[in-house]
Amino acid sequence: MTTAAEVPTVTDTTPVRVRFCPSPTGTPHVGLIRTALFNWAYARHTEGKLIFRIEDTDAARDSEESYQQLLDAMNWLGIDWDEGVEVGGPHAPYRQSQRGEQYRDVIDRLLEAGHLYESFSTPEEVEERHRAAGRDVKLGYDNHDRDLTAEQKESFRDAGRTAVLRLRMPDEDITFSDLVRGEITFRAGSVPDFAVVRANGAPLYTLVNPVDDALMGITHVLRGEDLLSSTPRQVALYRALIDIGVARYIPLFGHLPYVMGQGNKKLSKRDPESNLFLHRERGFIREGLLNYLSLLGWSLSADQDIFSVQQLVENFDVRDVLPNPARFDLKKAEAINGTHVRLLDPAEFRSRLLPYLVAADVIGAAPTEAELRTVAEAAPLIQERITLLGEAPEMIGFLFKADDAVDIADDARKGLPDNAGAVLDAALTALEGVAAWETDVLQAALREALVDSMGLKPRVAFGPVRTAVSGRRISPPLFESMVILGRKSSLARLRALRATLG
RNA sequence: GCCCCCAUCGUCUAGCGGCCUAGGACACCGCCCUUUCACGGCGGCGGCACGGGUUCGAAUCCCGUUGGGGGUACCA
Repeated sequence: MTTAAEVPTVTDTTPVRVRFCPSPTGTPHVGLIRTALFNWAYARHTEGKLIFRIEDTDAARDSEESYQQLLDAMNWLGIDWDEGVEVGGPHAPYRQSQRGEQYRDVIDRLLEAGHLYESFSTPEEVEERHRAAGRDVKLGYDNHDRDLTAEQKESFRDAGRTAVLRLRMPDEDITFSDLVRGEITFRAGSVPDFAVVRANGAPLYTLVNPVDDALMGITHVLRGEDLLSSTPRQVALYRALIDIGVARYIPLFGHLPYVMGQGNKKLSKRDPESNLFLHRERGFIREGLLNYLSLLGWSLSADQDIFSVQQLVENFDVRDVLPNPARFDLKKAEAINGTHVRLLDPAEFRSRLLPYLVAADVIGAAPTEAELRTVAEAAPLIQERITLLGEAPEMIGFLFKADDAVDIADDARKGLPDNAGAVLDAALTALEGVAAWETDVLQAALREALVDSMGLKPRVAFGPVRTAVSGRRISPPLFESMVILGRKSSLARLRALRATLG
């Protein structure tokens, strides 16, 4: 058996090979994506390789739909990989459900070398033995079958019983240096021999994860903190793999902190905030979400929260990741997203808006020339006003409606001042006589008629006009909106609202 | 129970023994700008969990306590 002292490991000069290896169960979780992001950033920062592997060893829970969603998520965010599913590579296949042969071979060799042994004990029997000995039943497996004789095994088999395969844990402390937490030691005897192959012969995660990491030459295992306690088992397995020549070295481990939800709980898959696609549907842009996710456990500098993916790659080192859990703060995520929205090139912003306008039926799936022109005119008006792209339809939807289809929101109607009728009459009179339908001219005319002549505060003066034109209490800048709508539509809308008032 | 991890403003963080009467961001509260809402600007509120050490000196190092979290599967 290879002992701790002689185990080869990864050095600073070993070319980096990291991996992202999700199980395709459910919808992508932001915590999972943060893990993918950090692995990717580290690979790109070190000019190493990112391997994308799928751990679908649980047929009962895995789904093809989930796999497709994973691909969708990675593509949307621009997290690309060098080897793995879809793109292939020297260690294909990259879906564990297709790697049975590789595992069979490793299992045979491990068994032959004595690292694995057959265990016939059922969970009930283990528990019963603990109870009989006055020990806590939650102690787990008791290594009872370690030294079964050939005769004993034979009699179990004759009785029709099947065995799982367990790894013989070394009787010594297991220490490793975690990239984010420093040195961690698990006391000898605190980790029982664990199952690596089911009784039906199907290998478990406990085996295939380290085996694939070894086979694929992974140098840095960056994963969630929830897997920290399984690390001593993996280190032990790795030593066995080195012993039989399957692994060349033990990778470095880095356990990333949890992404928390409300209270002191890990952000659950049931929690809508954990759903990556829900954020996308609401209008997060990749730049904003990636920036925010990076901030969960890492920071660029003392006084700069806003940065690009490129800056992340240039500066990211997993050793700088904080070990303590971070709460997913939607408000801050949105604020950061808003900043990135404003940073978008105007033409880019405009095109990113289209899918949201289509989804909300503001424009057609195949937008007309006129619709696109209006979007182009309206986009600059809202780019600094929204934090999520999904806010756009509500904000500029009125520009795409027929004049007789403008709905007046309840709060807008309630907010109309008592003299709204008089205000609209005056506005109509002023606007009908306007020479040019331009922002400055409209503003001057309305200000003269309503503010100067009637002595109204700008707020009450323009409010009714705003409501008539947009149907909303809050809207993009009024005069600019009226210019986009044009003289005919604007006046028609003013008359329409006027007609509904006494 | 046992094993392991974590601990700076409400939240995310800077801090890696003296630059800290602890800096930034989000949130919140004022004020300014202003055609609404935003954006932007200015200001305010607010934190080193506790107790021992080590040291001339501790948010920073060590130990303990407390409080959180995870694991203890023929799930991953």
